[in-house]
Amino acid sequence: METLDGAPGRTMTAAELADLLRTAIVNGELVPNQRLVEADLAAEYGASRGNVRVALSELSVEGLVERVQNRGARVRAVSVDEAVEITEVRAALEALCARKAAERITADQAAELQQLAESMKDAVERGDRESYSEGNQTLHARLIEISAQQTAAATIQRLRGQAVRFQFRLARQPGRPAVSLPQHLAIIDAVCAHDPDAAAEAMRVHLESVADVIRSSNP
Amino acid sequence: METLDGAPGRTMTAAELADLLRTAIVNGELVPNQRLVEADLAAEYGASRGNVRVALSELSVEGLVERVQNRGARVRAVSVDEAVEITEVRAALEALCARKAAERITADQAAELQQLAESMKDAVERGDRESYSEGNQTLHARLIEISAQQTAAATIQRLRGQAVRFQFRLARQPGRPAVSLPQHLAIIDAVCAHDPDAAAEAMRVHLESVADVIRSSNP
DNA sequence: GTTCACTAAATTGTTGACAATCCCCTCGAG
DNA sequence: CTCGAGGGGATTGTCAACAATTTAGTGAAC
Repeated sequence: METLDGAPGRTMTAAELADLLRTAIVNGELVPNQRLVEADLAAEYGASRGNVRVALSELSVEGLVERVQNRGARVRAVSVDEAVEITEVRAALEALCARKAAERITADQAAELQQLAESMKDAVERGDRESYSEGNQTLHARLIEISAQQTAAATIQRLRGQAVRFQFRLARQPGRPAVSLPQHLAIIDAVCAHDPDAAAEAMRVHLESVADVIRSSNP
Repeated sequence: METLDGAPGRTMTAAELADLLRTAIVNGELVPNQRLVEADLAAEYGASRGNVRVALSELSVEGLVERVQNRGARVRAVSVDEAVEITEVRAALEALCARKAAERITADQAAELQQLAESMKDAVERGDRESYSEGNQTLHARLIEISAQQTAAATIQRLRGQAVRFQFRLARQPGRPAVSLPQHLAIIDAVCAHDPDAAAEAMRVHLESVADVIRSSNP
């Protein structure tokens, strides 16, 4: 392997390396159970082995890689059961964010969300999967942003990184938008109506249904 | 400083060192904002500086220490706002666990919880703070255990480590048991009655009230 | 008296070499 | 043919020395 140094010239710091490996794992460039040999990574990314070591340790804490004593690191493969658990935790956390968002949302932000609702409705009517999926993502992201909950946001992001593989397969499932669109609209309605309890419950129900789909995707 | 090696003879591995530092921070032996000089730690614990480095990186990901480029690591000081956020996330997660516990609890486990309820009532009547606080902790721990949610459990534990300092000061607050005891009893009742929604809501209300106390503890 | 440049100490970041461990493969005995 | 012992190669774990950076303190110029 050649040293395909992303940052030109300079040697790579441990944090940068961790970022690169993280995105590589999340994007699926590094597949589950793939071995991560320290020397190889050091050569490939042009970093010292010590830094590779630190980066792998950090990713191990984040749950993206698995390390075993004297046997090296590999990309962690999350089971269906784990993916369900992760989605349920996300349900609880995003419900919290929806609750806070309902408390804090401004008129401008509400108008923006309602516009997004229209856009998602259109996408479903047109059968535009791509656009709908995009709207889905911005909705979740926007609600987390409005909630202004740093701790919850960080935790959600970490968990999402572990389960992207499952989210991914789910988005393209036929008939899924018909189920999830009403849920999304209910969330938007509750948040815009400044109804924290309803917003939290709607979000929780939505993500629990996602968890159900994942649960039944592998018996 | 002398090398007060906890594990005798053998040199300390990075994971062991991380564990030691974690408990030291959580127990308050290392106070917030205290500098963590790599060489000093290496000498004190009898580990190599490389391992100290890895351990600090891991603890940094866990949110217990703060690292800045070229300026070293220090014990992270969590603000009141952060402690409130952390408690709110815990509220969401423990509510999830309470919900799952209500779904899964067996008759034996229910009997055990009800016995714990009696014990906590007695403790409050006797004015036995210590015993009540202990019951409180075992209640939360037991519910998490019964819920069998690995992901949620791990996340809760990580967050608890960051906020122990606040939990701690709160336990000894006068008049607190009078407020929290009914909440605890409500949780136990709902879980034992196999009522997931009520259990989740009771737990959420309980920890939100804890968050309120923390919020008002520093204006 | 204040400000700026400069030096020196302390500390982190980085590297390469060395030791320990594990896995796989071969080989021989039963 | 199966099983266990042993060796070789690959990989991780450990260490100590070196380079780079930051911080604090000193002194001279204005």
